[in-house]
Amino acid sequence: MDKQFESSNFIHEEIDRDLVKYPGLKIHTRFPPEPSGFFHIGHVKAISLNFATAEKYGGLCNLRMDDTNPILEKKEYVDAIQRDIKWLGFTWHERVFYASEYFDQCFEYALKLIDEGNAFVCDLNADELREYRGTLTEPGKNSPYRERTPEENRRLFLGMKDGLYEDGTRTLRARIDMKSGNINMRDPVIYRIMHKEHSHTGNKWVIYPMYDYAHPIQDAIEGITHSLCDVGFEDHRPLYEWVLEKTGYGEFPKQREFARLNITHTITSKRKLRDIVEAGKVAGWDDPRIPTIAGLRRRGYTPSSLLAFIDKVGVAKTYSVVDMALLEFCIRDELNKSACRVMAVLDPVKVVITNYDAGMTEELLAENNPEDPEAGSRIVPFSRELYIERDDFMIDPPRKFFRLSPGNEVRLKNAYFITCTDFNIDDSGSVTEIRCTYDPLSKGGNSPDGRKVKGTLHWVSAKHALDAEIRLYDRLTQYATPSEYPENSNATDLVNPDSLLIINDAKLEPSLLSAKAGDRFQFMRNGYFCCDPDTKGDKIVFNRIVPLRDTWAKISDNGVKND
RNA sequence: UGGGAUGUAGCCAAGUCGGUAAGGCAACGGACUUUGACUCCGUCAUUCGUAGGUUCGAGUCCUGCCAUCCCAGCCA
Repeated sequence: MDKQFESSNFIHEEIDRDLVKYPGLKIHTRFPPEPSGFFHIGHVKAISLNFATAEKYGGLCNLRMDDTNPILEKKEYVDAIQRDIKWLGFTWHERVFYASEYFDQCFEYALKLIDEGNAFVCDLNADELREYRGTLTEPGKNSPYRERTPEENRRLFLGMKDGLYEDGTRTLRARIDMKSGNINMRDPVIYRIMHKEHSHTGNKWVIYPMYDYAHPIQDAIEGITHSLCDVGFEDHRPLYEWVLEKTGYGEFPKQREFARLNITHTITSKRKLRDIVEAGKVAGWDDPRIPTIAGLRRRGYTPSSLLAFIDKVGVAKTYSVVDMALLEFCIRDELNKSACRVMAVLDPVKVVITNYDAGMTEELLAENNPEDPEAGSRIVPFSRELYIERDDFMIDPPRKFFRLSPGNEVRLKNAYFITCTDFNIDDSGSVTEIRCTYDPLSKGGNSPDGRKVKGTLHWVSAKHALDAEIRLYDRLTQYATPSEYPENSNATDLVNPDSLLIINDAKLEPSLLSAKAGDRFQFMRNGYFCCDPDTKGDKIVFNRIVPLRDTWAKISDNGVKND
């Protein structure tokens, strides 16, 4: 973690100034998720910013379950949240806070607001409240209950607390300014009546504080110095500061806002993701196509690659959509250094080495990772019948194709030079078998006479091959950004129908027999793959994390085939 | 005639007191290569939303304009 998030940003710069002004100030942040859903990549940015900022300044970050609304929060999410943060590598030192633990103080402060004429009990119902609030361009009107005396307000508020009134019949409102251009300041509701059991406080309360009122108080009580949230709360800052002022707090905590994370070709809206999952368009909250932390984890992304990504994106206030290519770069960059290379043929076609002994098997040495000598080497069996990638053979190749074709010689990685002498096709014209001869002197992949070949292919010995299911994932949505979404589309329409392609008959080299769920490899010339938890007994399943960069695909797509 | 925020390359994003546009991704050339991968080298903003102004000098200061995003939950 120490290397992560070294880069500075406008928030760190402000903290640096705060530190000059208040030497010895203990920087204290907080991460306040509402336990009402699963985390996605957007949360990683908030988690990273809050925890890494505290770490950078030698302070602490409080994990705080923001449970002020009992109808939304569920206990099961509390565990998922902790698991995800831990997986990312951050620690809250076993200090888990709950917003609900401050309900007593929130209540006391509400009494103080009432006594000082800064809050009143309002009998308007929801519809009336909306009417009185005004619109974006017209000011609101004062509630007819706005001038109640502190004594009456206190009596009524105590009555609310004691459960004397029905849900929705009364609220406690801050007494600020109905004419404010900022709608959040038009006497916002700070307490509502909800006869609902709370997952943490049980039946102790029937009134619950609103986020805007409770949050600054929680921050203040915990000694938070910097309360970082997304720009959606920028308009709420005056209210945050109003609450702190009226309850008697000073310059800290201070709320600062940063832009939320958006990525091309995927969806980071909590609501849209839920729609997609509930409609069964993906297999669940951990489907490797969706950018939930659980999904990314199952896809094969590492915590460090996610954090590296967040760091490269930076922190600013501008609305932005980051190119998915950057996320892919981060995982490739990491796995290039750490993943062992293995050979796997995804779309197999048989090759017969006609001058190779039918009963013979050779054990060839293969380097595990050219980027890491420490990774050592392994044995790969070679025999007369092999599989290669269907794409690696063409009957009538274009000029720049330097893989296998009739009469052409290529190298089999770690094995021999082979030359195609013949091939068979079926009625539909597709190749059923390729026949080659090999050069026995080229064992290991070099010819003693020094002749060169332009192509090197990966391969798997047919009789030693492992059968496997491979899941090829592609972008969740074909639309790069929300601005490209079709008019009136719902979330389920956005899912790319080709986002998952399942291959049932892939052939793997036998060393992969020992692969366990979560293990990551580079399937040479194909991409990075992660062993899926569905792998059980003799069923082997791999997920493609990301393909390798493919320059040839670009060249051939540009029409070289017609040369 | 509401309020708030933001505009620097295809995408992110640095740009301190005004001193002559960092870095990353992508893209494009080339070298290397037993992965068409990796690595390496090179190219990629006469211009900072726009129009004026101040100044020897403006992305940075001033004024006007334009564009985009957010806000009318008893959600967070």
